[in-house]
This record gives sequence, C-alpha cells and structure tokens, in this order.
Amino acid sequence: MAPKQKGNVDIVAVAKAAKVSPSTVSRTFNHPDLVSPATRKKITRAVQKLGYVRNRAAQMMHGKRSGTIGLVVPTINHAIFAEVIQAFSDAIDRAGFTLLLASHGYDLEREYEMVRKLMEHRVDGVALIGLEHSEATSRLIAQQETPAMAIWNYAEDAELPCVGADNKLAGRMAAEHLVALGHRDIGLIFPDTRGNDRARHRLEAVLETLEAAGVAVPEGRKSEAPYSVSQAKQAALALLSAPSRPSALLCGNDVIAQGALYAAQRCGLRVPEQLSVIGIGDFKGSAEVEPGLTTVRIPAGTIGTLAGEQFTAFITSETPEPFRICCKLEHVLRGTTGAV
Amino acid sequence: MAPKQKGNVDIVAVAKAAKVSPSTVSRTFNHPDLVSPATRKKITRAVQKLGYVRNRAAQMMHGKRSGTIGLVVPTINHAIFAEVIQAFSDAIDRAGFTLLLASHGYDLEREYEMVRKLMEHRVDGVALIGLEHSEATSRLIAQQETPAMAIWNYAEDAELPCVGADNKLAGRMAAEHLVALGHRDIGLIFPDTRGNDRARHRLEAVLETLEAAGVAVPEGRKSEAPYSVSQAKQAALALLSAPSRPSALLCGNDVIAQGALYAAQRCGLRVPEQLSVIGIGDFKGSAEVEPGLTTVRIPAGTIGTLAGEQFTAFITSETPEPFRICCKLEHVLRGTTGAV
DNA sequence: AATAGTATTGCAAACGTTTTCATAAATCTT
DNA sequence: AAGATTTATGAAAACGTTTGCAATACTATT
Repeated sequence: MAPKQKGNVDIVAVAKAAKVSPSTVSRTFNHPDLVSPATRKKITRAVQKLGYVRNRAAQMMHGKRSGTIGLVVPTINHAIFAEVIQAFSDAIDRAGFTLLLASHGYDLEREYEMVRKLMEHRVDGVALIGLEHSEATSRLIAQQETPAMAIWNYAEDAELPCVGADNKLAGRMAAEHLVALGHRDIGLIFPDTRGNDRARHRLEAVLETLEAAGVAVPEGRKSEAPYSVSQAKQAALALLSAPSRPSALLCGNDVIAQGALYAAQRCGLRVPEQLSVIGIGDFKGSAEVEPGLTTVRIPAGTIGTLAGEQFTAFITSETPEPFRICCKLEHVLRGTTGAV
Repeated sequence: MAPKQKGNVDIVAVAKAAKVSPSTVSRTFNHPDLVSPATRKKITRAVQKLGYVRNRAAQMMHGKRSGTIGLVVPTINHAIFAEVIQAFSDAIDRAGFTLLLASHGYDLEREYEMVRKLMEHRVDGVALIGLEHSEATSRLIAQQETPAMAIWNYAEDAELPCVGADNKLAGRMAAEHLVALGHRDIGLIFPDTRGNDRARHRLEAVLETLEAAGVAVPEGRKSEAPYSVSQAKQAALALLSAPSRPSALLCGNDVIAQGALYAAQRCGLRVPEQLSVIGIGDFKGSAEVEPGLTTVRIPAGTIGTLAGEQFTAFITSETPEPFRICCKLEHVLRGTTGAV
C-alpha cells in the first residue's frame, strides 16, 4: 500500500513506472497538449502511485522561474506589516508564487544581507518596504537584474516600481484636522525616523503644515516612542504630566495613538473633551477602542493585494511596464478628536 | 566601473576571470582550507568584481540542503502568529536558513496544498501550527521524508516533534481562576473550533473544569466569535444584553477578550466590579488596555525561538533526535477579574 | 496504394553546481 | 638527490529537469 520508494522518486522513476521516457513525463507537466491522452493517464497514475513531487530547483536550472518572491520587511511582528504580508502572500499565491520572507529590524545593513540571501535562492523578484534603501542594496538589485519593487510608499519619482500611499499627505491630513478643530498646542509622538522614510515623511509634513498654520511645536512637545503600545503609553504619560499639557496629541501611527489613549485614561483625562488624540494608519482594533480612534486610514490590505498582483504581472509579462500606484488615504473620523 | 556582465555570472565566469578552474572556485566556497591563500584572493577579487551570487538551486542538486524551511500558518495577520513567525524566522535565520511562508486561512485542505507547494521547493523542513492535520498532509510528509514539526501545541504523545504549550491546561487555568473568585454564572466566547485544535482543547478543558466545580454553562451563555476585536465585541454585546447577564466572561483568546472589554465599556459596565473578563494568550497590548487584561500567558516569542532552534538543530544533525517541548504557562493577574 | 502531413515519442545536450579521482607541483626524508 | 609525502589544482561525472531535433507511427489526400 504505502509506496515505500526508498530515496528519490524523480521524473525518471515515474517514467520507468509508466514505461515511457523522462521527456514524455516532463511534457505531461509542461505541455500536456503535446502528449496523447492515453499516455497522459498512465503517467498521472504513476505519479500518484509513487507520490512524485516536482522539483522546482531542477526546473529552475533551465531558465524556468523559481516561483518564489522575496519580501523584506522591517518587522513581521507589527499589526500593519502583518496585514500587508498576508495580503501580499495571498495575492502572489494566486499567481502561483510562494513567499520567501525576511525581516531586518529597521537596520538597512541587515536589509542588504537579507536581499542577498534571497537572491541566492534566485527569487523571481524582491519586494521591499519603503523607498529608502542602502546604496549597496540598490546596486545589488541592479546588478543581478532581479525585478524589484517598493511597498508602502508612493513617490511620483520613485526609482522602483511602487504601490503605496503618500505618507507626507497622511501627515498633512492629520495635522490639518487638528488645526481645523482649533488646536494650537499640539504634542507629537513619533517613532525614530532613521532608516524609516514612512515615519520621516509623516513627521516632516506635520511640522510643515503646523508651521504654515502658525502653530509652533516646542521641543518639549516632541516625543519619541518605538512601535509599542506600552512604550508609547509611557511617552504619552510623560507628555501629559508636564506642568501645562497640550490640547491634542498627534501620533505617528495608530499603535502609538492607542498607547496615548490608554495614557489619557490612566490620567483620568476625558477624550476628546479634555484631550484629542489622532493616529495614522487605521490598524485593526483602532475602530473598537473606546472611544473609537480618529485616524488617517492607510489601506494596508489593498496595498498588499495590489502590490502582489502588480508585481506578479510585472514578473510574468513579456513586456514588463514599470508601475507606480498611489493608494487613496481616507480621513476616518471617530471619537477621539474634538474642537478645543 | 559597473560590471555590465550581460546575463549570467556563474561560477565558470568567475573561474575564467580568476584564471582558474570552476572546481577551484567551488572549493573556495565550500572548503576554503583546501585552496591556497593566493588563489583564494584572486577568486575573491573576481567574485567581487563580477558581483557573483551563489546559486542555491544548483547546489541543491548535489544533495546539499536548500537552506529553506517552510512554515504554514492559519493566518499571518494575527497578533499571536505574527509574533511566532517573527521569532521563528529570526531563529532559523541565525542558523543560515530562510523562511518560506504560507497561510491557509484555517482550511486543512488548503494546508495540504501549501505543504505540497513548499515541498516542490524542496524545503529542508516544514513546520505546521497545531497537531491536527489532514490525513493527506501526514501522508505527504511521511512519503517525502521531509522533516516536520508542530508549533504551538504540546502533547506528550504527539506524532510530530513539537514545541508549544498545553492548551488544555490554559483553559483549565482560566476556568479555575474564575471559579476561585466565586463566579458561578460564566459566559464563554470562543472561536470556531473546527480545524483548530488549540481552541478546541481550551474549550474542552474549560467545560470540564467548570463541570467539575458544579458550574453549568447553558447554551445561551456560549458564543462564537472569529479572531477579530470588532466581531468579538458584537458577540459580547449580545451576551451582555441578555435579560440576566453573566458575572464573568471567559474568552478563548486575548483578542476576543479585548473585544469583550470594549463591549463592557460600551454597556457602561464597570470592570471588574460588575463584570470579570479573562483571556488566554497575553498578546501584545493586553497589558496596556485599561484596566490591564487578566489572562493566561502563552509565551509566543519563546515558542517561536525554541521551535526555530530545535528544528534547525534537528535538520542539521547527523543523528536527529525527535523533541517535544512544553512551554510553561503563566497566570497573569491584572485588572479585569475580581471576586463576585 | 503511394505521398504528404501530423501527432506522438525518445535521445541527448544543457542548466550551474559539487565532488571524486587523477595529476602536477612543492616539500620533506634520509 | 632520489624517492616519499603532502598540497594544490583540474577534468569529468553527476544531480533532476527541459527542450530542440530526429525518428516513428498514424491519418488524410489523391
């Protein structure tokens, strides 16, 4: 019953079992129309019986695609990236590709290492998060002529094909909302912007917008927090316990905003009456917090799906056209912001 | 400057550039001690100049390992799996492996497809979540003789090597805690248990424990919610708006518990005075909610790391020893449970 | 029934490595 | 200084596929 094939069931084992040549077996997989229905059936049966599984590494050696796409992210353990990864993975899976995943912990040096590692596996393409990468990484990609793309950021002059959102606009939208509500004393909590162009763009735009509106943000109102609810909560707590506290907190992302919200609850501050809080991202859970978090929605799922679809199309196309897609941002008005 | 190698820089291109034979180049990579320092330097320089990147697919054809490990999860977009994936990925990376990731959306049929897909890539091992898998999957793994392991669940009689926690114990701990606090009317919110042995084990243990303590759980107190804060919130809302409401909610995981917590806030119920809530998992963010969520901690990071380390050791060992590791659970007492 | 197609199959080369074996060069013995 | 080791290198086979080309077996034409 159990086909105890010792060792390797390869295409020639199948051929032998079906009493045909290896070529015919190969053709049955790759050009079924070229082989007669009768032999095809024989072969299919042999494949079944022996439990043959195709060897893509061997196929690859004939110029066939490896069928893998590499994705390098700063971190997996992160609501927003998890969502992008999931959507991207699903999309490329639909096109017959498998995901090779690596993370670098916001270290552009390690990003290079990871890209290199993926290239040893001859991925058919490599997707990176953001548009800021080390010189070495770019050179490697160019040199190997591996299709590459950027996810999450959009820029009209991006060097790589990209699918993402305009983070500057996101920052501006958040700032404008607060200004429109009459806030003049605004606290900022952002992640470290080094090696993180997403956060940097947002912060720059916020600062510009605020300045244009005549709102100054003294150093004491600027705080830094990593991507962690608990540490954001600490940072917010510090900001809120200053002698005079700001009337609003603008947070670099929703995780930080959630931390800020908890900090406010901890301080006994009513949101939005005594303190407004706005985030950026609209992560899972942001709608369910009480009160619901006002934020700027970045459609992670859409970005991931679109990125996967565009990239696989690009890779499989005879005449690949570079693409740059800007996903719409949406202002999500919920319960954490109010007029001053 | 830019080495415009058209097409393929392979080992023979390097050999030519360094004026040695391909064999010597190969040896420089695999057995550096067998080649003289002088030639080694020549070769290294040629590699640099040409930007040669090794081709693991070609190496693989000589019985070398592919250097990839497949991981199949129900979903990536899920706090707890994201954390496991991250830790697992980091651990195998340290051992020189790369992660091939696939998800199946809690569908055991698709799990089989994914495992198969990974095997076409000749992964050196495949890790699955949980111990419950389709007959076909098990057969495939046995037939291909691919090393396999289970993550997240522990059972002393598990067929696969595993690193995980005892979900029955987790359920029992949560239930015992509530009983000890004097709760007799307890509502249950769990995810669908089909194809999800983690959830099923927890639920079974909860029911047993409660029964042993003489606490009955009528059907009206049992509710089902998927892994989503918002849907859990809805389910909890329904439970809490019944004519008589339970004094405590025992939730299948922390995401559901968070939804329940928000539902309570929405209903104006004070936690833990009027309603106790307990979760299972201790996800990121559970500590920061206000009040902090009482839960049973399942150490996802530890599990992922241990799994990665054990598995790579297992794969690379000459004499692999199957392993079964049970990670300690921890009762995390925070602010959402109180005596009745 | 002979000719020309057409459909089906097999042979052998190729893909980029690694490795065994053999050879050549250098070093050591006495 | 001749043989015996040791060290460094190359030639060629092998890994599991795919594919161009050639060969064979049909089928349709006349």
